Amino acid sequence: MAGRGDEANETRREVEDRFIEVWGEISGLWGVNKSVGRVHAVLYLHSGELDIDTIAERLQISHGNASTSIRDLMAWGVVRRVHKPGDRKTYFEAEQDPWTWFHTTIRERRRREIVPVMERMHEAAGFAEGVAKVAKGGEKTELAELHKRIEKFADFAHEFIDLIDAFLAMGHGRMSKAFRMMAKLLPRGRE
Amino acid sequence: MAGRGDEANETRREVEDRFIEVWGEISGLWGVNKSVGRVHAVLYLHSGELDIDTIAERLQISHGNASTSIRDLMAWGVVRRVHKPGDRKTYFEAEQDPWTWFHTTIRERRRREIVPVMERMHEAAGFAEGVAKVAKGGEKTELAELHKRIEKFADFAHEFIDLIDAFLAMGHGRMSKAFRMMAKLLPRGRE
DNA sequence: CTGTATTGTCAGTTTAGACTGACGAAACTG
DNA sequence: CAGTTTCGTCAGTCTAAACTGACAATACAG
Repeated sequence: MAGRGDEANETRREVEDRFIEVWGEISGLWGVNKSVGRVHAVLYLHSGELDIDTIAERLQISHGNASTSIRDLMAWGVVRRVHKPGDRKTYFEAEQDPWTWFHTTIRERRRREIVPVMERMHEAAGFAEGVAKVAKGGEKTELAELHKRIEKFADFAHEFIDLIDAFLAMGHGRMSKAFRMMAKLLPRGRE
Repeated sequence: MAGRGDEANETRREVEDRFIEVWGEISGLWGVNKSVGRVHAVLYLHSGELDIDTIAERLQISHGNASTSIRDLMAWGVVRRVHKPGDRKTYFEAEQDPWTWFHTTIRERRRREIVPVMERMHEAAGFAEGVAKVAKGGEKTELAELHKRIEKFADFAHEFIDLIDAFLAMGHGRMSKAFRMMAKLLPRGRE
């Protein structure tokens, strides 16, 4: 009977592996380390049941790597520590609703990446404007043109961040409704 | 008077550098090589005026790197070759409207990255479903639960791709109007 | 409070991906 | 169509990021 159990575990493992691998790829596309993505995936599938060494063993990665990946995931706000009474180990729990997880990730990205880089973009535009203002003659025309191009991109960047904010301001219900509406509004633009 | 000219060129160079550097960072965040982003930036600022060696010299990178970066940008559909009559060199021209550029990039990403990975995600969900269907007893329950979690994520993925499609189906005018509407709809969710 | 199980950190190593530069192909000129 | 300039490619090198594993810190049981 042990044979039957092993076989079943192997099946389960293969099912999990496929999902974990795809999630790892998505993470890569999303600018997140593949290992971090895989740890997130395995936590999602076994939420609240896994400790660090089990994760490391499951994914064939080092204990240190698993620990660091979890630290990242907690910093992104998509994984939490869980303690079980009478058990010394720390278990980890992943957010179970993908939309909530997505929302959290976008909010965090906005804070730590998008806003800072947009500020620098606006600084660059401001500098270009200032320089153009004090220039004379042909210089002035040339620098004004340069400023115009930079400003155009900065405006786009501003609109982009507004879009992110609109996304964040909506709860999932309204959001997905709005998107579905938008999707139906026009024929698909598939290639 | 040569002194004055050099000084002016230096100013211009500094203005450009700030913009180019920020664009490089944005590219990094966006999952595109920084060098590719910098080449794109310098092309945007001097659209149609630059050949490969000038770009390489301007950014202090090798000729080969500049060439490869431009190939990438052309594959993304945001840069085109331009020939000038009576000139042996090939010049390159960047799309001047950031929204058009953004739209093109999203479409390309959808095609080459998002769709393939989503297909694999649905395959994984299908496999999980099949396996759960043939299992017996306790196995069945366990695998059904596993399938449910994978399916939940696959559904999210599907909604996500619908959102991308809605975005692509709209022209910039309607899109930016819709976003502005959405942005005004609710108070800002800034941190 | 002590001993032990567990998690966290980080210097050193490995790996994946970017960059260079030399070479061959292509394109234009005269 | 020969000569020359410019462009594209890719094997080898380099760099930045990921990963390991040994040690330090922590937290809990008894």
